[in-house]
This record gives sequence, C-alpha cells and structure tokens, in this order.
Amino acid sequence: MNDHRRYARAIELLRAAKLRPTRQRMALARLLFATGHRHVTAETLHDEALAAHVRVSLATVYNALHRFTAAGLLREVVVDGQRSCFDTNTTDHQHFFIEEEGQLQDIPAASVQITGLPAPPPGTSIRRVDVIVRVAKVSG
Amino acid sequence: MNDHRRYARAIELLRAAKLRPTRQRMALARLLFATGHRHVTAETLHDEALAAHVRVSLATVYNALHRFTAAGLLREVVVDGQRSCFDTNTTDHQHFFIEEEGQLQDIPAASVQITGLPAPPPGTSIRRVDVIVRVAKVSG
DNA sequence: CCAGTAAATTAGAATCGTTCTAAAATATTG
DNA sequence: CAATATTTTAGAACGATTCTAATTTACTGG
Repeated sequence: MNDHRRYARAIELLRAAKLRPTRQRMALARLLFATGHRHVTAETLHDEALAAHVRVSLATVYNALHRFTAAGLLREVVVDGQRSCFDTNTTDHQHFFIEEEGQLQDIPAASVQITGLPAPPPGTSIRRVDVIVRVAKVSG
Repeated sequence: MNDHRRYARAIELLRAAKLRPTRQRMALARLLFATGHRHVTAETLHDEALAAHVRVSLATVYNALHRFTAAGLLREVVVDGQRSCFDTNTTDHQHFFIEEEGQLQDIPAASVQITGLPAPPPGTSIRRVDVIVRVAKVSG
C-alpha cells in the first residue's frame, strides 16, 4: 500500500467513525492500520509515534485509543492488571498470552469451540466471551 | 463451623503454605475461607477486616493476598485493568463478569468445554485457559 | 522462659498507568 | 472569514499497588 492509499484509508476510517481527521489521529491510524493486525499499549504506540517523528502527547494517544475502540476500530484486551492492550483485529477471535514477554498472539475464532456455557445470570445477556490461553516458556 | 474449628482450619492452611500464622493472616484467612467460595479485592477484604475490628494495614492485605496466591490458596482473576480480583475457588472453573457491577460469578468447569485450541507458540506450554463471559444487564 | 534471629507488619512515601483540567490550537460551519 | 465546536496539550491529579525503613512479632535453641 503506498502513502497515498494509506492516507486515504486513514481519512476514510476516521470519517466513518465520525472523528475529525486531525494530524495526530491520522498518524496514529496509519501506524495502527497500515499493516496487518497489531497489539499495542498506549505507551508502545506513543513511543512508535515519537520514533516516527509524529508529535503527539500521551494523553492524545489514550484519547485516540478509546475513541477508536468506541467506534469499533479497536478492541481492548484485558490480560493483566497493569496495562491495557488494544487489538486492531476486531473480529471474533481469542488470544495466547506469553507471560514472560507480556506478548499477545491471536488465535483464530474458527479453531476454538466453546460449548456447554450455562445461561447467563438472570437479567443479563452475554456480550462477549473472552478466552485467554496463558502460556509460559519452557526450557529446551 | 464453630470458632474453634475455623481457627484450627486457618492455622492448618497457613502451616501447609509455610506461612507464619500471624494475627493478621489468621484473621484474613478466616474471612476468606470460613464460608463458601468468594471473590475479593484488596480493598474489599481490607474493609471487611476493619469492619470485623481486625487491625490490619492495606499493605499487609496485599501481601497476604499475594502470599496466599503463590501458595495456591487463592487464584487471581483478571477482569479489568483497574483492580485485581482474588478467588478462593482454585479449582478449574470459569467466570461470568457482570460489567455494570464489576461482579464475578463462577461457572463450574464441568459445564464448559473448550475444543480446537491450536498448539501454543513454539517454545511455550499452556499454563491455564481463562474464560471470561462478559455479560451486561438487560432492561425488562 | 529467654535471648537472638528471621520474618512480618506498618505508615507513609513512591511509583505507575491512566484520567482530568483548563488553556491554546485546530477543524468545521455558515 | 468569523463564530463555534472539537481536539490537543502540559502538567496536575488520581487510584491501585509497591516499596522503604523502622518497629513489632514469631520462632529457635539453649
């Protein structure tokens, strides 16, 4: 994808999400959506932006991540109590979590089957089923 | 269960976990393990202790929760990025998470079947599969 | 039972990710 | 272009958690 296409794509994403295409959002959208699916935290994305010479504050990165998530462009993945992780893959899928590295890896939804879930508590309905497969490195 | 039995049980748990049975740990163990399974945060447990006139600092509650978890008496459940939740049910099971209330509810492991998990990433092995069924209240 | 020691508790400070605030900058609309 | 609404920002504030260093408590061997 060339620069022009990337630019057009970012504009389009933001417009569709009813978000003003500001310089900062454009740059973040391009970092997030230019290549294949990604997992980022506010801090990794902020660092990336700075490395790419995009002047943007951490507060704006948080802002953008939340707006993008609300607009359905991102999905938040909860893996540990410390930092929030955002996934550009918003389709139904699950995750491996490599504990030592704090790294996420997608598991296609197609492969995993969850059966036998009991009915949700009275007065509630299921919004999402999150599966985190926690893995640890083995020696050898 | 009467007081004496509870006391004996708490001592036993702590001894088995190679933790000195201090006044604070005894009190916390009794709060945690006296009745059926529970979900607590450091703060809810601290509040409970104070309400029961147990003088214990928040730092000690954090300490105890982590020691108990390391000893296998508790299991940590990650549901949101904000607070850590600890579950006295350490057997294989899953959770409903009621978003509005931040409340957890156990799902017996027996009912849920997860099939079709791909092999873990090279060099890793599966430590645990966490399933969080996120539910939201419905009107009516 | 006591002295010596190792471990645990504590208040308060420090830390870390995240959110808030209020002012300045930018985008949109007419 | 002016008027308005939205966004960005630095820095302060926040809340959960961890750390620090001093005090207290539990254990061990005599």
